[in-house]
Amino acid sequence: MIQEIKVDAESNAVSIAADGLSRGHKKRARTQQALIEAALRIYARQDVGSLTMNELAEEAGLANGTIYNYFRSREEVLEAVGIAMATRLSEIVLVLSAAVENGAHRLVIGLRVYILRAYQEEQWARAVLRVIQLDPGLRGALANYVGMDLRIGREQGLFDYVDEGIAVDCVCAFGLAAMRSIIEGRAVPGCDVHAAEMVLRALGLNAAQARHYANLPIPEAPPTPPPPPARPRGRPRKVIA
Amino acid sequence: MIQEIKVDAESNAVSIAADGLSRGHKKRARTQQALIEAALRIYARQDVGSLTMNELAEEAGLANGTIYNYFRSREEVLEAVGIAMATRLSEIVLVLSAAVENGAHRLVIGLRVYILRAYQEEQWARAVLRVIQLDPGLRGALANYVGMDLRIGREQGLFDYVDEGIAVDCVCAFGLAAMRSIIEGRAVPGCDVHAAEMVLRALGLNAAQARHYANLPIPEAPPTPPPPPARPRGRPRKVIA
Amino acid sequence: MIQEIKVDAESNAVSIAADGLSRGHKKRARTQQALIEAALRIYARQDVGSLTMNELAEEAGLANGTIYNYFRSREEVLEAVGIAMATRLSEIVLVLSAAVENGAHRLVIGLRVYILRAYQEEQWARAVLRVIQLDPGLRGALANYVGMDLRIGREQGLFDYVDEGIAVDCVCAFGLAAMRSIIEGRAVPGCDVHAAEMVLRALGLNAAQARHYANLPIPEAPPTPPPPPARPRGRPRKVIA
Amino acid sequence: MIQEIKVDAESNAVSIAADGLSRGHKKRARTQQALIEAALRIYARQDVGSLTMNELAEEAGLANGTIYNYFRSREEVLEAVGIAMATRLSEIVLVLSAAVENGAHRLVIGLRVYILRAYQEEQWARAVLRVIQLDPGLRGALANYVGMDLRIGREQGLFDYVDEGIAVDCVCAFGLAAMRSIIEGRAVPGCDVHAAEMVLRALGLNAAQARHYANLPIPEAPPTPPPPPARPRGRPRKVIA
DNA sequence: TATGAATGAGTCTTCATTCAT
DNA sequence: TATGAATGAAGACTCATTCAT
Repeated sequence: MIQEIKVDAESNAVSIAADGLSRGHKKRARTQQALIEAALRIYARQDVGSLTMNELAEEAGLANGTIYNYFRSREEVLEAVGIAMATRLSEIVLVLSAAVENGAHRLVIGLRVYILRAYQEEQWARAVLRVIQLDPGLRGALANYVGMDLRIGREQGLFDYVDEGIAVDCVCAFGLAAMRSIIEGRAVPGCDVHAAEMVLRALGLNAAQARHYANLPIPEAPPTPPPPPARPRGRPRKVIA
Repeated sequence: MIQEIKVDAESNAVSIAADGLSRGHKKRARTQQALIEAALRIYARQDVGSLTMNELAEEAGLANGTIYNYFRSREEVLEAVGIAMATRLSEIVLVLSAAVENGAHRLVIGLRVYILRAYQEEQWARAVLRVIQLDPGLRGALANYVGMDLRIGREQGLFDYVDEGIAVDCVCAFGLAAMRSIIEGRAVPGCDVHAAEMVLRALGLNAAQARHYANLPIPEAPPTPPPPPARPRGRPRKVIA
Repeated sequence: MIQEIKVDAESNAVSIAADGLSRGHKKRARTQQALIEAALRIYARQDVGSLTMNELAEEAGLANGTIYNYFRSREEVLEAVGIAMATRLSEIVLVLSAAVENGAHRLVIGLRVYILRAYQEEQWARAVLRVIQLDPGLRGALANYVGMDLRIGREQGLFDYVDEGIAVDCVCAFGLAAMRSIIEGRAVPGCDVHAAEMVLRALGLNAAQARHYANLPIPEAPPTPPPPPARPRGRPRKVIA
Repeated sequence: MIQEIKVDAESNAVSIAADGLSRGHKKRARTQQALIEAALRIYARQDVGSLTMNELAEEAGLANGTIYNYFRSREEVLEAVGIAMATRLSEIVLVLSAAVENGAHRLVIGLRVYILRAYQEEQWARAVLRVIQLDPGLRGALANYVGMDLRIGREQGLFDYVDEGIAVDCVCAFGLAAMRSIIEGRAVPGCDVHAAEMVLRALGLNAAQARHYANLPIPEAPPTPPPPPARPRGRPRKVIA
């Protein structure tokens, strides 16, 4: 129903598959991409349910009718946005922790990168928190990557948990809670480290180990072009939730 | 603006204050109560944002106009439901852990009672998960009780956390995640104990202590009449989100 | 459809005919009267079309259902109020100018009494201006009395007009315009005299005569009990028009 | 908020500014114009307060939702109609009396033109009488023009009035009353001349002067295409008040 | 393909009226 | 008769979707 979507790991941007297509098709892909980006910017400031097609059109700089050249319905837009977000979510961490072998370290990297990103891109974080509540697919994608790191750590004898499902929930819940506290301005500096430390302890590491891993430096990110500068086009809007 | 709402600790049901009122007033209280209950049933199966006044009226077996004899607007219905839920939420645990002094034990009771309740009253749990997203009051009430237990445990030398705010957020988020796993059928038996154990470890207890407290029996609840049997009146409805 | 209504010239109040009725019936008449008075107070502050039965009930200190023991419908309430107003309007002046023979003097008395009354009872004046726009019966009643004075003056050789209808319109329009200017705070002191002077000139009197009659003192009113003290019961309300 | 509205002095019709706009914009202007015309037709037969958006849509031959592409609210429709009317009102007389220097003559032209117009365009007259009650802007516009003529006449030593405010109010009210008498069928032929005569006398002219000016011929209007034939589309509707 | 005017089903809210107590 | 809860028809307004240009 929706065209294949893939993430460009370098540009850190989700883009519609456009390989081997003519110029016209590339433009088509670019416009569809612009619509998704616009939707993400809107999700960053409003309740998901309150996104309207007119808003989306204005944010994307298009006429409302144009959207229907790219998506058959509002439903389909939301679906596409969910997929885009899930893919992007995963890729961010995969890149950073690619060279790290230690499961605890990998987990800490993922956790802290997300949490810290909430400082830099509050808009993005808001969107994630909103969408993740009601898109099981997005939750599943996140759980997948967390589960992978958990299994690595367990096989290395680092983690001690009874049920992987609960453990995944624990990691995700702690991470999202930290992100939310940042967005809402309640967070103390270093909250990413604190959260990571608590997670490691919950997974069975002792206090010293947990502190050690939680404080390891985050590896240098590969040179990433700056994320699209969440440009606030149009007039400001009421934020509902 | 909204009439006083209180929880009957025995019946475990939220009820509008109706002491010493005439017959007419009792009827009024009963109808308002019916509206709140109907709203809770609806929240249990749909996104909160998608509740319509017509739905609510039908679910409560009333005409749409009648709602406006009790609430001035849709907004006010949501508010009232949030208050009712927050009150009920708090009371459940307050009653159970009233006699318990140990902070870790108190926390475990709270956590496990909520999680287990998701098994018994799936409808209620769904409503909690939905409403808590957008009612800061409800979130605040929950955080209050958790924070209280954390401080008790810390003064008793049981807990070791850096920042109370982030700790509270993480515990709440994890508890809610566990409830969600139950609703979605992903939970393993005993997940309440596992979750409690992980939380205690996250808060600084060693493995043995954590296991000990997590497995303590939950004190006997005072004899509670069974909650109103979340009867799914009317025909099933489309779940939007 | 509506019971006979008559004006008590002494009390200056409209009252439902209640002669020779039992106690119960007198109470009935009193309540109906209270409803009409309440409606008049409401008309004084709002557009006629926006009067609601609940408002009327509250203003009268009754329950909404009670109104239907006295009037069959909203329509009927409005009709009764129109009649009450028309009757009261006429009576005020009839009393004052009863002993005056000169047509110009009679006309001046009527005109100035109404205009001056707008100073003392702004509420009443607002109601008159609102109701007179859309109740032809009220307009007709007013025109009757004005026409009477015009004919008197003409037979005395005072007035010189071509068509009585236009002359009546002129008198009424000037009077109502003056009342409106008072209510809206645009009036200068003595505007009642100015208006009367212009009317007399329009009717054919020369400048000196017009000034003379316009400045005659208004005869002492018979001792009138103070009008019902436009008590602002309930909370203040938005004035629409 | 509302697009600029201007009067085409030749066609004597109010039209939305549409100079140099693309085809799409012209259509937009045409629809907005159609809505205002439809509103005027409705005002001609009903109380202003009782205009409903559904009625307006039907009268204009559009769907109800379409109205909201042109006006943000019912309120704004009324406002737009008021502006359109005020502009049209002023222009009619401005054109006719542009070349006349004498204040009394100017006033007579204005008064008589309005009154006579009530014969030709009963619909329009009804709308004026209804709208002028609740649109202070329209009242103000009318008062402005009358006041101008009064000042001209006074400086020429023609008029003798004490207070301009009350004089303006009286003239306007009388003019409107004359229009109403025509609509209601109470008017005698030549009532426009009679009314003008009375107004001039009220303003201080002696009988001979007043008669002279009131009977001056009204200057030839520039060739005006007949106004859109106030076609009463749809079925007649209940008049509420 | 892009546009944006038009559509109309659906939502919230008001309020005259009914009726059981 | 008085009460006020309940009713439901109607009105303002929103917004996803269609379609002529």
